[in-house]
Amino acid sequence: MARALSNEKRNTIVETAKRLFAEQGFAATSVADIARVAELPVGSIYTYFSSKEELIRSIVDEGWADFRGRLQESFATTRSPEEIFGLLLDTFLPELLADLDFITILLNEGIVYTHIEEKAQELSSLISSVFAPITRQAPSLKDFTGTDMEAALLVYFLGVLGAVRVAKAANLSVTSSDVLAFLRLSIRNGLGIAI
Amino acid sequence: MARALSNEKRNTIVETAKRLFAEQGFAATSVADIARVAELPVGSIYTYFSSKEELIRSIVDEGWADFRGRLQESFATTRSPEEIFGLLLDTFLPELLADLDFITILLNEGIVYTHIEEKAQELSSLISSVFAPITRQAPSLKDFTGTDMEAALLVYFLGVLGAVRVAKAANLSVTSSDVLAFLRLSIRNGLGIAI
Amino acid sequence: MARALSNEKRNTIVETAKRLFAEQGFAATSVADIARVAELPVGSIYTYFSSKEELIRSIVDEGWADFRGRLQESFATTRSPEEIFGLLLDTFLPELLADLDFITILLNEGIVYTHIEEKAQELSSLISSVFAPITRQAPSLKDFTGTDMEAALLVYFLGVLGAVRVAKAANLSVTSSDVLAFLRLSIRNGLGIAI
Amino acid sequence: MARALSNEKRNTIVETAKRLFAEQGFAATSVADIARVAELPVGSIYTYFSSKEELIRSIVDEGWADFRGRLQESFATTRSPEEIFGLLLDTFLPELLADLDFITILLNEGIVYTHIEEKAQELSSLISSVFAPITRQAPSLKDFTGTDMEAALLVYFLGVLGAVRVAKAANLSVTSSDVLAFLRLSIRNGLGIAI
DNA sequence: TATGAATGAGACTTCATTCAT
DNA sequence: TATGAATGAAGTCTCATTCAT
Repeated sequence: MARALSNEKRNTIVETAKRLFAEQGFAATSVADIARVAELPVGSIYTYFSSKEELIRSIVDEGWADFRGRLQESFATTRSPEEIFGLLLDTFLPELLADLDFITILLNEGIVYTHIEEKAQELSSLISSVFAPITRQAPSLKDFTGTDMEAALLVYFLGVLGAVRVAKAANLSVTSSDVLAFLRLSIRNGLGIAI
Repeated sequence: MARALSNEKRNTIVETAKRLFAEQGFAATSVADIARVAELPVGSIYTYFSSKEELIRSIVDEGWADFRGRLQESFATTRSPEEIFGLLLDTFLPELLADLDFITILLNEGIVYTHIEEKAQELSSLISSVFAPITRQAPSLKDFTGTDMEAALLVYFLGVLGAVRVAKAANLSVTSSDVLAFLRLSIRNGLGIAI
Repeated sequence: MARALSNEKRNTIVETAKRLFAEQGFAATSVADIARVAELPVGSIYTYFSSKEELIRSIVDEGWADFRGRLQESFATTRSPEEIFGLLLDTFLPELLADLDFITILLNEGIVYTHIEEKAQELSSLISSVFAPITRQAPSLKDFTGTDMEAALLVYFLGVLGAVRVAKAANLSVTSSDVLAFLRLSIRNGLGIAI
Repeated sequence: MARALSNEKRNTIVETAKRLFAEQGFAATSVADIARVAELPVGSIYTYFSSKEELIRSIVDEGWADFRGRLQESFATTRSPEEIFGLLLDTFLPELLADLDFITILLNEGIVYTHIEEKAQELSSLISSVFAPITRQAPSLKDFTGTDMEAALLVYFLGVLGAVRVAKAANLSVTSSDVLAFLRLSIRNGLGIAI
């Protein structure tokens, strides 16, 4: 009978908080900041989230669920290395890079406020399971051990995200297209996969 | 003598603050925290630094100066690609990775509290000037444009730092040796440089 | 029919609020607390009471009216000292002590939120008028002045209530039966009334 | 070298808080209230007490230590029933009643914020040990069991405190002298002790 | 009428910085 | 110079009450 919780309001809060947390950091962003930018009264934030910490946790958890969902979807419906890398480069990474604020928060604040180690493990095993067959086919990777592969994935994944993030934050001339182009070249040359 | 004591105290403050800023973030670390952990009175902090912000700026600036100094030194006294990469892999990066707290602060807080864009530009041009001759010699890099190279450097540099950082924070099995080993392999295979 | 339902709800609110106010205090109990425990929506509370303060005032006033009603009833229909004290000890006090929450609220919050001084005056004159004839008959009370009597009534009345309350709150071995037994003895020995 | 903690300031805080907690209740008294009345900045309260709760606990614990100290002192240096009751009536109770705020807080808030049950047990055994020999001597008490005695002590103790408290709060004509006078009479008549 | 989301004043507490000692 | 108590602005969160639904 009373007003229903507004999904629109909740979204506004999440989006505003995500932006401010990414720009200024979690601790440096006050709930009042979020309320002011979102043009909502402070109390409303607490109608939708029981605490500032629950807010960041929701942002990270929901972003992560979305991220993992896309990844699993990609891997579930495709087969050949060409297709997998094509999806990664043309769909998955562009979408991920479009939500750079989520990445920034995950990397900067995730360690303290969320279980980033679980997420890293999860990601690692998910990717490994997909890449294992590929790496066995690529003759250029014969020298790489399993640990090398893990390290490689981490370096490329975090490198790409970090590069785009810093380029944007520091206003460098490098764009996310450039980074993806480099990645494409690396895969083509390093793994001999035609994409 | 009084001077020597002062330097020791200043060092204690810097090291303590660096650790705490890296672990908890700048905003979440209070000056009282630093004083308590450093076993110094709060007032002493203000004898050496005029504000909390000056403290983080000093940490970042001094760390950066040290970092750039090592880099320039490496490049000034060496010539061949093999030597350059050898130095990078055997001396420079291990030393840098040993001071992970500095990196963490630079990447997490640098954007807000220091001029990270200047540093990125500086690093970019410095590295480019060194790598330009190398890339011209490497036949495998003939497809790479200048922008690709910039992107590549960013990806590898931030990828290596990020990988080591996340591996440590998330308690992954990957170590910084693994990451450097992967990097060695990449350089060997990708650039055809024997190291 | 709607009326019956209303009374039931109103009762639930009053009983729940009385318990919580007694346990936690008025200021420490939120309207939302009451609603949650009573399993009613917050809005319902305001259908029956215009404010939180009106709620406590209603509790105290209605409890007091009930209390005074029982007292007057006892005194109106009985005569001899034996009968009066019998009623007090066997009916009135046991009933009063069964509603300890009311007493707790009256003593703890009554001073601020209700006119406890009026109630005290009222009680004092009511009791005095009943006890006056008795004390004139008891030879052992010949040394007691009117003021002594007032003090005596206060001490015994508040002493009994306080003892039962503290015994319960502090989980002492003394029970309300013990307290009443002591009171019976005191009256028997002190006033020479056979009960 | 820096300013020393001021006992005077701490006292002001304690006395102010004690008064306000007694008058309005703990929950209804804000730290800002205390600061305003004490004419101190809010922050200063937290220089001396780590929280509002620690403040009330300090008040209760220190008041209780003082109270118990006086009681033990009285009992340690005296012997005869006459002396004991004399001390109680002429020194101990008047001093206790002079600090009515402490009593009010102990009874109203002690249950939630301090371990009142421990204090009650402590008091009970302390008093019992003193009164045991007395009651054995008083022929008028031959009908009283140990439990009756415990109940009696509670009733008289809480009755006296409650009477004085309500009399003051409700502005009754009964004074604390009257209450003590009644108590003197009761002891004289009931126990046959000449005081 | 019944509901519970909405609101913003005000609660407790922290903290960077100052300055008396 | 060295110290840490002093300060009050600002932070997070609660809550009585209202009112759209």
